[in-house]
Amino acid sequence: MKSIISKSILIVDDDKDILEFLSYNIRQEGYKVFTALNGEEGLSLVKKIEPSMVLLDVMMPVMDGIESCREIRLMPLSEQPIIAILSSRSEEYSQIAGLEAGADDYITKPIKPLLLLKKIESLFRRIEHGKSSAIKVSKNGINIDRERYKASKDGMDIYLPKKEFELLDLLMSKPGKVFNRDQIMSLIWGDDTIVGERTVDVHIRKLREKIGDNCVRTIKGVGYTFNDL
Amino acid sequence: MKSIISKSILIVDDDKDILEFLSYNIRQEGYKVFTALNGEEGLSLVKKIEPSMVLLDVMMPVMDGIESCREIRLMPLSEQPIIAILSSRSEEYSQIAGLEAGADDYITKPIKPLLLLKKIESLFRRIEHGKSSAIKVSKNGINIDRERYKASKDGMDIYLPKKEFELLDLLMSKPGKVFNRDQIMSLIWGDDTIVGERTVDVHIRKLREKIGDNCVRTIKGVGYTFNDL
DNA sequence: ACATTATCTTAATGTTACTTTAATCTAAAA
DNA sequence: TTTTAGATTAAAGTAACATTAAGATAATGT
Repeated sequence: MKSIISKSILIVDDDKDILEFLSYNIRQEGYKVFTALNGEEGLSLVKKIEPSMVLLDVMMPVMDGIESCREIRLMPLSEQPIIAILSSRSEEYSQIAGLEAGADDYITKPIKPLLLLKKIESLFRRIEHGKSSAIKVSKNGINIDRERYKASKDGMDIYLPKKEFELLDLLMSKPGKVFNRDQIMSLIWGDDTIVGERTVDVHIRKLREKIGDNCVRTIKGVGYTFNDL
Repeated sequence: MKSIISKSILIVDDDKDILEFLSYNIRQEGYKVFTALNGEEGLSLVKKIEPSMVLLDVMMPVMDGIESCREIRLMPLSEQPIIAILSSRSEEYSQIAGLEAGADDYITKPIKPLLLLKKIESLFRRIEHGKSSAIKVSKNGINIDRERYKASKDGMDIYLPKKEFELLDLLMSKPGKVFNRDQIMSLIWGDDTIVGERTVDVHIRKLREKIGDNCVRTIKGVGYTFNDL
């Protein structure tokens, strides 16, 4: 399963302690590790070594992580690296900003080594297969964050209740695909719980109320679909 | 209705009891059953036997169900199997993740034999019916997308009501073939619903209005056909 | 443990879009 | 010409969804 050629990871953070801590742990796993102390230094290293993955701290002097991420995405590399943003819980906003700047995922500080390594691994898998992350961005300005049960529209956070969130998540899992009532019921309520016919409608309505009417389209006699415009 | 050649189903689960329980029940129904104890073993079996359906448990050592599903979808098989994910209620999220990874459905544990068999059957029907790929292309610049209940003419999207869509879908299923009224009625309205003589005509007209007159040709005294030019 | 709030579900009613009917018109074949 | 099969149209019928409010349930805070 593991590739023979060890993948290279570039870590960019202005805190030397964190840098060393991360380097040590990641190197242990057999990855080739490079480090940089700020965004600019990071950029030139990316150009030089073309790493498979870049871990970018948000708060940095000279050039912050978001900006660096954006720059990297504009580089004419043979292959774009996987980018993960490092940020503390208090900087939640930066995560979405990061994603919009082209990051693949984010990692919250304080960083637990085991969790980090699992995340790195899963990121390599996920991205290699061109598949989704915990955070998803649609073309309607709507993103969802499964870890937080939260959606956001045009940068504004919307905290959705469980059922509404699951509904949105489901519809967004295949934008354009029409899900019929049975499928929705079966996927969100389960096969054994029996709820009335109108329950789905009501939840759709609540969703539309919050994320806007034009996001979910009704196909009469068939079901609902997420408008991918 | 049932095919002579029994369809093969591969079950992948790390719990031997569940494996046996499922095998027994499914085998009873006349399906050919294969089993694997983890994702990797499952993958190699898929490659070898090319089953019609794969039931994948989410929680498994070595390689979980979602990951396995993703891998299967990347395989260059002569025909992709139907994939259903098995998960317990507590792992709700994996269901949607599964869909994104390319699964067709999921089944919740604890598994009730009758429900399972009904689901397997309906899956075979659903997928087989909608098979020959969800997207079809004709030579008239018209394509239909069953997953989205949408047709398009020369790149322009046309959203058709249910009956009209089904009618178009039917005619396009064998371009050039002439369907007579009885066939159309029986295939789209069903044998039990009785509707008047002119109903089909009206729907044909609405269709022509939307996709253009030259697409559906009338064969007087016989029926209608899709013009394959 | 209680009160409070939020979320979920139901049910009754309103609305709309789709479906069907039926009456009339047109064109091709006998 | 007469007959037959289909085209056309508008209006009536119906099924499916939207909306609302209110009651049930679950989650949360005090």
